[in-house]
Amino acid sequence: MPKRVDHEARRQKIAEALWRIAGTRGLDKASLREVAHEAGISLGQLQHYFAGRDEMLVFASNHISELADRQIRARLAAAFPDRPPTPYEMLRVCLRGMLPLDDNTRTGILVQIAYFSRAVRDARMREPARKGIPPLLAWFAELLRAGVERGEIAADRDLDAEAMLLLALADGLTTYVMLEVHEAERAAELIDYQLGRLFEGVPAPG
Amino acid sequence: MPKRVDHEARRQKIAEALWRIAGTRGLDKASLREVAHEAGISLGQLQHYFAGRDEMLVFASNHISELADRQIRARLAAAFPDRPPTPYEMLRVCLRGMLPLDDNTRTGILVQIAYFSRAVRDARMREPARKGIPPLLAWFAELLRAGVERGEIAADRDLDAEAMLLLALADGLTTYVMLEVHEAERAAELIDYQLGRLFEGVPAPG
DNA sequence: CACCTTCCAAGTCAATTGTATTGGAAACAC
DNA sequence: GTGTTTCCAATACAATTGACTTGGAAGGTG
Repeated sequence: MPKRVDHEARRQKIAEALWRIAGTRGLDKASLREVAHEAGISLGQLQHYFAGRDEMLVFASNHISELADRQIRARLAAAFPDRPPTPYEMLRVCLRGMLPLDDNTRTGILVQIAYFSRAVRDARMREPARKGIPPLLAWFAELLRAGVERGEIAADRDLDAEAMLLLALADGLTTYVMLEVHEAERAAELIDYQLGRLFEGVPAPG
Repeated sequence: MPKRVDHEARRQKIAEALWRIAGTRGLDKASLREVAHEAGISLGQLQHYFAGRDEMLVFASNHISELADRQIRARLAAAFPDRPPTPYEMLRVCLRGMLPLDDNTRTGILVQIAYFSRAVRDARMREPARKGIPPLLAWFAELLRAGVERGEIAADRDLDAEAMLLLALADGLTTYVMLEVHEAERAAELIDYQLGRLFEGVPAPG
Protein backbone atom coordinates (compact mmCIF):
# COMPACT_ATOMS: atom_id res chain seq x y z
CA MET A 1 0.00 0.00 0.00
CA PRO A 2 1.34 3.36 -1.03
CA LYS A 3 0.99 6.89 0.33
CA ARG A 4 -1.18 6.86 3.39
CA VAL A 5 -3.53 9.82 4.02
CA ASP A 6 -6.19 10.27 6.68
CA HIS A 7 -9.11 10.15 4.35
CA GLU A 8 -11.71 11.15 6.91
CA ALA A 9 -9.75 14.14 8.20
CA ARG A 10 -9.47 15.54 4.67
CA ARG A 11 -13.14 15.14 4.06
CA GLN A 12 -13.87 16.98 7.27
CA LYS A 13 -11.52 19.80 6.30
CA ILE A 14 -13.34 20.09 3.01
CA ALA A 15 -16.72 19.99 4.74
CA GLU A 16 -15.68 22.84 6.99
CA ALA A 17 -14.56 24.92 4.02
CA LEU A 18 -17.96 24.27 2.49
CA TRP A 19 -19.50 25.33 5.79
CA ARG A 20 -17.70 28.67 5.68
CA ILE A 21 -18.83 29.41 2.15
CA ALA A 22 -22.43 28.34 2.69
CA GLY A 23 -22.63 30.57 5.74
CA THR A 24 -21.44 33.66 3.91
CA ARG A 25 -22.15 33.45 0.22
CA GLY A 26 -24.79 30.72 0.26
CA LEU A 27 -24.81 27.06 -0.60
CA ASP A 28 -25.25 27.70 -4.33
CA LYS A 29 -21.95 29.54 -4.42
CA ALA A 30 -20.22 26.53 -2.95
CA SER A 31 -18.90 25.22 -6.25
CA LEU A 32 -16.23 22.56 -6.32
CA ARG A 33 -13.62 25.13 -7.25
CA GLU A 34 -14.69 27.60 -4.58
CA VAL A 35 -14.68 24.96 -1.87
CA ALA A 36 -11.30 23.67 -2.99
CA HIS A 37 -9.87 27.19 -2.90
CA GLU A 38 -11.40 27.89 0.51
CA ALA A 39 -9.92 24.63 1.78
CA GLY A 40 -6.57 25.58 0.32
CA ILE A 41 -6.39 22.56 -1.96
CA SER A 42 -6.66 21.95 -5.68
CA LEU A 43 -9.77 20.97 -7.56
CA GLY A 44 -8.10 17.70 -8.42
CA GLN A 45 -7.50 16.86 -4.79
CA LEU A 46 -11.06 17.64 -3.81
CA GLN A 47 -12.33 15.43 -6.59
CA HIS A 48 -10.20 12.64 -5.26
CA TYR A 49 -12.18 12.66 -2.02
CA PHE A 50 -15.65 13.24 -3.39
CA ALA A 51 -16.95 11.60 -6.53
CA GLY A 52 -19.28 14.51 -7.23
CA ARG A 53 -20.77 17.64 -5.81
CA ASP A 54 -23.80 15.91 -4.37
CA GLU A 55 -21.69 13.45 -2.45
CA MET A 56 -19.76 16.35 -0.96
CA LEU A 57 -22.97 18.09 0.05
CA VAL A 58 -24.40 15.03 1.72
CA PHE A 59 -21.22 14.34 3.62
CA ALA A 60 -20.97 17.95 4.78
CA SER A 61 -24.59 17.85 5.89
CA ASN A 62 -23.97 14.87 8.11
CA HIS A 63 -20.78 16.40 9.41
CA ILE A 64 -22.60 19.59 10.39
CA SER A 65 -25.25 17.62 12.26
CA GLU A 66 -22.62 15.90 14.32
CA LEU A 67 -20.87 19.16 15.10
CA ALA A 68 -24.11 20.81 16.18
CA ASP A 69 -24.91 17.86 18.39
CA ARG A 70 -21.49 17.99 20.00
CA GLN A 71 -21.67 21.73 20.54
CA ILE A 72 -24.95 21.65 22.39
CA ARG A 73 -23.67 18.93 24.70
CA ALA A 74 -20.55 20.99 25.37
CA ARG A 75 -22.66 24.02 26.08
CA LEU A 76 -24.68 22.09 28.61
CA ALA A 77 -21.58 20.76 30.34
CA ALA A 78 -20.06 24.23 30.42
CA ALA A 79 -23.14 25.89 31.88
CA PHE A 80 -23.36 23.52 34.84
CA PRO A 81 -19.89 22.29 35.69
CA ASP A 82 -20.57 21.43 39.31
CA ARG A 83 -24.16 20.33 39.85
CA PRO A 84 -26.50 18.50 37.48
CA PRO A 85 -28.89 20.96 35.82
CA THR A 86 -32.61 20.82 36.51
CA PRO A 87 -34.96 19.87 33.67
CA TYR A 88 -35.95 23.50 33.35
CA GLU A 89 -32.33 24.58 33.07
CA MET A 90 -31.49 21.92 30.52
CA LEU A 91 -34.41 22.85 28.32
CA ARG A 92 -33.62 26.53 28.57
CA VAL A 93 -29.99 26.06 27.63
CA CYS A 94 -30.88 23.83 24.69
CA LEU A 95 -33.49 26.19 23.33
CA ARG A 96 -31.26 29.22 23.77
CA GLY A 97 -28.55 27.29 21.97
CA MET A 98 -30.76 27.21 18.90
CA LEU A 99 -31.02 31.00 18.76
CA PRO A 100 -28.49 33.18 16.91
CA LEU A 101 -27.24 34.83 20.10
CA ASP A 102 -23.59 34.80 19.01
CA ASP A 103 -21.79 35.04 15.69
CA ASN A 104 -20.77 31.42 15.64
CA THR A 105 -24.28 30.09 16.09
CA ARG A 106 -25.54 32.69 13.66
CA THR A 107 -23.26 31.38 10.95
CA GLY A 108 -24.32 27.85 11.76
CA ILE A 109 -27.92 28.86 11.31
CA LEU A 110 -27.17 30.42 7.94
CA VAL A 111 -25.69 27.10 6.88
CA GLN A 112 -28.71 25.24 8.24
CA ILE A 113 -31.01 27.51 6.25
CA ALA A 114 -29.00 26.92 3.10
CA TYR A 115 -29.31 23.18 3.57
CA PHE A 116 -32.93 23.40 4.61
CA SER A 117 -33.90 25.18 1.42
CA ARG A 118 -32.45 22.27 -0.51
CA ALA A 119 -33.78 19.59 1.82
CA VAL A 120 -37.39 20.63 1.29
CA ARG A 121 -36.99 19.68 -2.37
CA ASP A 122 -34.45 16.88 -2.21
CA ALA A 123 -35.27 13.75 -0.21
CA ARG A 124 -31.63 12.72 -0.17
CA MET A 125 -30.69 15.85 1.76
CA ARG A 126 -33.87 15.72 3.85
CA GLU A 127 -33.00 12.44 5.50
CA PRO A 128 -30.05 13.59 7.67
CA ALA A 129 -31.90 16.71 8.81
CA ARG A 130 -34.98 14.65 9.64
CA LYS A 131 -33.55 11.80 11.60
CA GLY A 132 -32.15 13.90 14.43
CA ILE A 133 -35.47 15.49 15.35
CA PRO A 134 -37.52 12.64 16.88
CA PRO A 135 -34.84 11.75 19.46
CA LEU A 136 -34.52 15.42 20.34
CA LEU A 137 -38.27 15.69 20.77
CA ALA A 138 -38.34 12.55 22.89
CA TRP A 139 -35.64 13.99 25.09
CA PHE A 140 -37.52 17.26 25.48
CA ALA A 141 -40.64 15.31 26.44
CA GLU A 142 -38.65 13.33 28.96
CA LEU A 143 -37.33 16.51 30.53
CA LEU A 144 -40.89 17.80 30.76
CA ARG A 145 -42.00 14.57 32.40
CA ALA A 146 -39.25 15.06 34.98
CA GLY A 147 -40.63 18.55 35.48
CA VAL A 148 -44.08 17.11 36.14
CA GLU A 149 -42.64 14.72 38.70
CA ARG A 150 -40.94 17.60 40.44
CA GLY A 151 -44.31 19.32 40.60
CA GLU A 152 -43.16 22.18 38.41
CA ILE A 153 -45.47 21.40 35.52
CA ALA A 154 -49.22 20.85 35.70
CA ALA A 155 -50.06 17.16 35.34
CA ASP A 156 -52.65 17.64 32.62
CA ARG A 157 -50.21 19.03 30.04
CA ASP A 158 -49.70 17.18 26.76
CA LEU A 159 -45.96 16.76 27.03
CA ASP A 160 -45.36 15.61 23.45
CA ALA A 161 -47.27 18.62 22.23
CA GLU A 162 -45.41 20.98 24.54
CA ALA A 163 -42.07 19.58 23.40
CA MET A 164 -42.94 20.12 19.75
CA LEU A 165 -44.24 23.60 20.52
CA LEU A 166 -40.98 24.59 22.16
CA LEU A 167 -38.88 23.25 19.30
CA ALA A 168 -41.00 24.85 16.62
CA LEU A 169 -41.02 28.07 18.59
CA ALA A 170 -37.25 28.24 18.73
CA ASP A 171 -37.10 27.67 15.00
CA GLY A 172 -39.81 30.15 14.15
CA LEU A 173 -38.38 32.84 16.39
CA THR A 174 -34.99 32.31 14.82
CA THR A 175 -36.55 32.81 11.40
CA TYR A 176 -37.72 36.26 12.39
CA VAL A 177 -34.39 37.12 13.95
CA MET A 178 -32.69 36.35 10.65
CA LEU A 179 -35.21 38.55 8.86
CA GLU A 180 -34.39 41.32 11.34
CA VAL A 181 -37.96 41.53 12.57
CA HIS A 182 -36.72 41.35 16.14
CA GLU A 183 -33.46 40.88 18.02
CA ALA A 184 -32.11 37.56 19.18
CA GLU A 185 -32.51 38.72 22.79
CA ARG A 186 -36.20 39.31 22.16
CA ALA A 187 -36.48 35.77 20.86
CA ALA A 188 -34.80 34.51 24.01
CA GLU A 189 -37.29 36.46 26.13
CA LEU A 190 -40.18 34.91 24.25
CA ILE A 191 -38.76 31.44 24.79
CA ASP A 192 -38.61 32.27 28.48
CA TYR A 193 -42.17 33.52 28.34
CA GLN A 194 -43.41 30.22 26.94
CA LEU A 195 -41.20 28.24 29.31
CA GLY A 196 -42.40 30.30 32.27
CA ARG A 197 -46.00 29.45 31.48
CA LEU A 198 -45.08 25.79 31.41
CA PHE A 199 -42.98 25.67 34.57
CA GLU A 200 -45.23 27.29 37.14
CA GLY A 201 -43.54 28.84 40.13
CA VAL A 202 -40.04 28.19 38.87
CA PRO A 203 -38.08 31.45 39.13
CA ALA A 204 -36.67 32.70 35.84
CA PRO A 205 -32.86 32.85 35.73
CA GLY A 206 -31.30 36.32 35.98
CA MET B 1 -46.61 56.54 -28.93
CA PRO B 2 -46.30 53.20 -30.66
CA LYS B 3 -47.27 49.64 -29.77
CA ARG B 4 -49.06 49.66 -26.47
CA VAL B 5 -48.56 46.71 -24.10
CA ASP B 6 -49.77 46.25 -20.55
CA HIS B 7 -46.41 46.39 -18.92
CA GLU B 8 -47.56 45.41 -15.47
CA ALA B 9 -49.55 42.41 -16.68
CA ARG B 10 -46.49 41.02 -18.48
CA ARG B 11 -44.34 41.44 -15.45
CA GLN B 12 -46.90 39.58 -13.38
CA LYS B 13 -47.04 36.77 -15.93
CA ILE B 14 -43.28 36.49 -15.71
CA ALA B 15 -43.37 36.60 -11.92
CA GLU B 16 -45.83 33.73 -11.89
CA ALA B 17 -43.64 31.67 -14.20
CA LEU B 18 -40.78 32.32 -11.80
CA TRP B 19 -43.07 31.26 -8.97
CA ARG B 20 -43.75 27.92 -10.63
CA ILE B 21 -40.07 27.20 -11.16
CA ALA B 22 -38.98 28.29 -7.69
CA GLY B 23 -41.63 26.04 -6.16
CA THR B 24 -40.50 22.95 -8.02
CA ARG B 25 -36.85 23.18 -9.00
CA GLY B 26 -35.75 25.92 -6.63
CA LEU B 27 -34.98 29.59 -6.98
CA ASP B 28 -31.43 28.97 -8.24
CA LYS B 29 -32.79 27.12 -11.23
CA ALA B 30 -34.88 30.10 -12.15
CA SER B 31 -32.49 31.44 -14.77
CA LEU B 32 -33.61 34.10 -17.19
CA ARG B 33 -33.88 31.52 -19.95
CA GLU B 34 -35.83 29.04 -17.82
CA VAL B 35 -38.28 31.66 -16.65
CA ALA B 36 -38.73 32.94 -20.19
CA HIS B 37 -39.42 29.43 -21.44
CA GLU B 38 -41.84 28.72 -18.58
CA ALA B 39 -43.64 31.97 -19.34
CA GLY B 40 -43.77 31.02 -23.02
CA ILE B 41 -41.81 34.05 -24.15
CA SER B 42 -38.33 34.68 -25.50
CA LEU B 43 -35.30 35.68 -23.51
CA GLY B 44 -35.26 38.95 -25.37
CA GLN B 45 -38.80 39.76 -24.37
CA LEU B 46 -38.16 38.97 -20.73
CA GLN B 47 -35.12 41.19 -20.74
CA HIS B 48 -37.23 43.98 -22.12
CA TYR B 49 -39.30 43.93 -18.95
CA PHE B 50 -36.54 43.39 -16.42
CA ALA B 51 -33.15 45.03 -16.60
CA GLY B 52 -31.50 42.12 -14.81
CA ARG B 53 -32.12 38.99 -12.87
CA ASP B 54 -32.10 40.70 -9.50
CA GLU B 55 -34.75 43.17 -10.57
CA MET B 56 -36.93 40.26 -11.67
CA LEU B 57 -36.44 38.52 -8.35
CA VAL B 58 -37.31 41.58 -6.32
CA PHE B 59 -40.42 42.26 -8.36
CA ALA B 60 -41.56 38.66 -8.08
CA SER B 61 -40.97 38.75 -4.35
CA ASN B 62 -43.24 41.75 -3.93
CA HIS B 63 -45.80 40.21 -6.24
CA ILE B 64 -45.89 37.03 -4.19
CA SER B 65 -46.40 39.00 -0.99
CA GLU B 66 -49.41 40.74 -2.46
CA LEU B 67 -50.89 37.47 -3.69
CA ALA B 68 -50.45 35.83 -0.29
CA ASP B 69 -52.07 38.81 1.38
CA ARG B 70 -55.01 38.69 -0.99
CA GLN B 71 -55.45 34.96 -0.58
CA ILE B 72 -55.66 35.08 3.18
CA ARG B 73 -58.29 37.80 3.02
CA ALA B 74 -60.25 35.75 0.53
CA ARG B 75 -60.00 32.73 2.76
CA LEU B 76 -61.37 34.71 5.67
CA ALA B 77 -64.26 36.03 3.63
CA ALA B 78 -65.03 32.55 2.34
CA ALA B 79 -65.00 30.91 5.76
CA PHE B 80 -67.53 33.33 7.23
CA PRO B 81 -69.80 34.55 4.48
CA ASP B 82 -72.77 35.45 6.67
CA ARG B 83 -71.67 36.60 10.11
CA PRO B 84 -68.49 38.41 11.15
CA PRO B 85 -65.95 35.95 12.60
CA THR B 86 -64.94 36.13 16.23
CA PRO B 87 -61.34 37.07 17.08
CA TYR B 88 -60.65 33.43 17.86
CA GLU B 89 -61.97 32.34 14.49
CA MET B 90 -60.03 34.97 12.59
CA LEU B 91 -56.79 34.05 14.28
CA ARG B 92 -57.37 30.38 13.71
CA VAL B 93 -58.12 30.80 10.01
CA CYS B 94 -55.07 33.01 9.51
CA LEU B 95 -52.72 30.67 11.28
CA ARG B 96 -54.10 27.63 9.49
CA GLY B 97 -53.66 29.53 6.25
CA MET B 98 -49.93 29.60 6.89
CA LEU B 99 -49.70 25.80 7.09
CA PRO B 100 -49.15 23.60 4.03
CA LEU B 101 -52.57 21.97 4.32
CA ASP B 102 -53.19 21.97 0.56
CA ASP B 103 -50.99 21.68 -2.50
CA ASN B 104 -51.38 25.28 -3.47
CA THR B 105 -50.25 26.64 -0.15
CA ARG B 106 -47.53 24.04 -0.05
CA THR B 107 -46.08 25.30 -3.30
CA GLY B 108 -46.34 28.85 -2.03
CA ILE B 109 -44.34 27.86 1.04
CA LEU B 110 -41.66 26.26 -1.11
CA VAL B 111 -41.34 29.56 -2.91
CA GLN B 112 -41.23 31.44 0.38
CA ILE B 113 -38.44 29.19 1.60
CA ALA B 114 -36.49 29.73 -1.59
CA TYR B 115 -36.78 33.48 -1.12
CA PHE B 116 -36.12 33.29 2.59
CA SER B 117 -32.84 31.49 2.06
CA ARG B 118 -31.72 34.40 -0.09
CA ALA B 119 -33.23 37.09 2.12
CA VAL B 120 -31.17 36.08 5.14
CA ARG B 121 -28.04 36.98 3.17
CA ASP B 122 -29.28 39.78 0.93
CA ALA B 123 -30.69 42.93 2.52
CA ARG B 124 -32.33 43.93 -0.74
CA MET B 125 -34.50 40.81 -0.70
CA ARG B 126 -35.00 40.98 3.05
CA GLU B 127 -36.84 44.27 2.97
CA PRO B 128 -40.08 43.11 1.28
CA ALA B 129 -40.30 40.02 3.45
CA ARG B 130 -39.70 42.10 6.57
CA LYS B 131 -42.06 44.95 6.10
CA GLY B 132 -45.24 42.87 6.12
CA ILE B 133 -44.62 41.30 9.51
CA PRO B 134 -45.08 44.17 11.99
CA PRO B 135 -48.58 45.08 10.71
CA LEU B 136 -49.53 41.41 10.82
CA LEU B 137 -48.28 41.15 14.39
CA ALA B 138 -50.14 44.31 15.34
CA TRP B 139 -53.31 42.88 13.87
CA PHE B 140 -52.85 39.62 15.78
CA ALA B 141 -52.34 41.59 18.99
CA GLU B 142 -55.47 43.59 18.28
CA LEU B 143 -57.48 40.41 17.81
CA LEU B 144 -56.12 39.15 21.11
CA ARG B 145 -57.12 42.40 22.80
CA ALA B 146 -60.62 41.92 21.47
CA GLY B 147 -60.49 38.44 22.96
CA VAL B 148 -59.56 39.91 26.33
CA GLU B 149 -62.49 42.31 26.13
CA ARG B 150 -64.83 39.41 25.41
CA GLY B 151 -63.51 37.72 28.52
CA GLU B 152 -62.05 34.84 26.56
CA ILE B 153 -58.41 35.63 27.35
CA ALA B 154 -56.95 36.20 30.80
CA ALA B 155 -56.24 39.88 31.36
CA ASP B 156 -52.66 39.38 32.52
CA ARG B 157 -51.40 37.97 29.22
CA ASP B 158 -48.68 39.78 27.30
CA LEU B 159 -50.55 40.18 24.04
CA ASP B 160 -47.59 41.29 21.92
CA ALA B 161 -45.65 38.30 23.14
CA GLU B 162 -48.58 35.93 22.49
CA ALA B 163 -49.00 37.30 18.98
CA MET B 164 -45.33 36.75 18.16
CA LEU B 165 -45.49 33.29 19.71
CA LEU B 166 -48.37 32.28 17.48
CA LEU B 167 -46.73 33.60 14.34
CA ALA B 168 -43.39 31.98 15.09
CA LEU B 169 -45.15 28.79 16.00
CA ALA B 170 -46.94 28.57 12.68
CA ASP B 171 -43.64 29.12 10.89
CA GLY B 172 -41.71 26.66 12.98
CA LEU B 173 -44.36 23.98 12.69
CA THR B 174 -44.43 24.49 8.94
CA THR B 175 -40.67 23.97 8.85
CA TYR B 176 -41.07 20.53 10.36
CA VAL B 177 -43.93 19.66 8.05
CA MET B 178 -41.70 20.40 5.08
CA LEU B 179 -39.00 18.21 6.58
CA GLU B 180 -41.58 15.44 6.95
CA VAL B 181 -41.14 15.26 10.70
CA HIS B 182 -44.89 15.46 11.14
CA GLU B 183 -48.01 15.94 9.03
CA ALA B 184 -49.64 19.26 8.31
CA GLU B 185 -52.70 18.12 10.24
CA ARG B 186 -50.54 17.55 13.30
CA ALA B 187 -49.22 21.08 12.96
CA ALA B 188 -52.80 22.34 12.82
CA GLU B 189 -53.61 20.43 16.00
CA LEU B 190 -50.66 21.98 17.76
CA ILE B 191 -51.74 25.44 16.70
CA ASP B 192 -55.14 24.66 18.19
CA TYR B 193 -53.45 23.41 21.34
CA GLN B 194 -51.63 26.71 21.81
CA LEU B 195 -54.73 28.70 20.85
CA GLY B 196 -56.86 26.67 23.23
CA ARG B 197 -54.58 27.53 26.12
CA LEU B 198 -54.92 31.18 25.23
CA PHE B 199 -58.67 31.31 24.72
CA GLU B 200 -60.00 29.74 27.87
CA GLY B 201 -63.46 28.22 27.67
CA VAL B 202 -63.85 28.84 23.97
CA PRO B 203 -64.97 25.59 22.36
CA ALA B 204 -62.61 24.30 19.67
CA PRO B 205 -64.19 24.14 16.20
CA GLY B 206 -65.09 20.70 14.90
C1' DC C 1 -48.10 58.22 -46.26
C1' DA C 2 -44.01 59.19 -43.37
C1' DC C 3 -42.06 59.00 -38.89
C1' DC C 4 -40.72 57.61 -34.63
C1' DT C 5 -41.12 55.20 -30.47
C1' DT C 6 -41.96 50.91 -28.38
C1' DC C 7 -41.33 46.29 -28.43
C1' DC C 8 -38.85 41.98 -28.98
C1' DA C 9 -36.37 37.92 -31.56
C1' DA C 10 -31.83 36.22 -32.43
C1' DG C 11 -27.35 36.06 -31.74
C1' DT C 12 -22.88 36.90 -29.31
C1' DC C 13 -19.81 37.01 -25.39
C1' DA C 14 -17.09 36.00 -21.35
C1' DA C 15 -17.52 33.67 -17.12
C1' DT C 16 -18.57 29.78 -14.35
C1' DT C 17 -20.10 25.36 -13.74
C1' DG C 18 -19.65 19.83 -12.93
C1' DT C 19 -17.28 16.16 -14.84
C1' DA C 20 -13.70 13.55 -17.12
C1' DT C 21 -8.94 12.62 -18.59
C1' DT C 22 -4.11 12.38 -18.38
C1' DG C 23 0.24 12.14 -16.56
C1' DG C 24 3.16 11.75 -12.99
C1' DA C 25 4.77 12.21 -7.97
C1' DA C 26 4.88 9.77 -3.55
C1' DA C 27 5.30 5.86 -0.67
C1' DC C 28 5.04 1.19 0.68
C1' DA C 29 5.90 -4.04 -0.53
C1' DC C 30 9.05 -7.11 -2.36
C1' DG D 1 15.92 -1.30 -7.04
C1' DT D 2 11.38 -2.62 -9.02
C1' DG D 3 6.73 -2.56 -9.03
C1' DT D 4 2.26 -1.28 -7.75
C1' DT D 5 -1.04 1.39 -5.69
C1' DT D 6 -2.51 5.66 -3.87
C1' DC D 7 -2.73 10.28 -4.39
C1' DC D 8 -3.25 14.61 -6.80
C1' DA D 9 -2.07 18.63 -10.19
C1' DA D 10 -3.28 20.30 -14.64
C1' DT D 11 -5.99 20.57 -18.27
C1' DA D 12 -9.79 20.01 -21.26
C1' DC D 13 -14.70 19.99 -22.35
C1' DA D 14 -19.52 20.71 -22.98
C1' DA D 15 -23.22 23.03 -20.85
C1' DT D 16 -25.27 26.87 -18.70
C1' DT D 17 -25.31 31.29 -17.02
C1' DG D 18 -26.29 36.81 -17.05
C1' DA D 19 -25.46 40.53 -19.83
C1' DC D 20 -25.21 42.88 -24.09
C1' DT D 21 -25.85 44.11 -29.16
C1' DT D 22 -28.19 44.34 -33.35
C1' DG D 23 -31.71 44.57 -36.43
C1' DG D 24 -36.20 44.94 -37.53
C1' DA D 25 -41.40 44.33 -36.83
C1' DA D 26 -45.49 46.60 -34.91
C1' DG D 27 -48.36 50.38 -34.33
C1' DG D 28 -49.82 54.87 -32.95
C1' DT D 29 -48.93 60.08 -34.41
C1' DG D 30 -48.49 63.67 -37.50
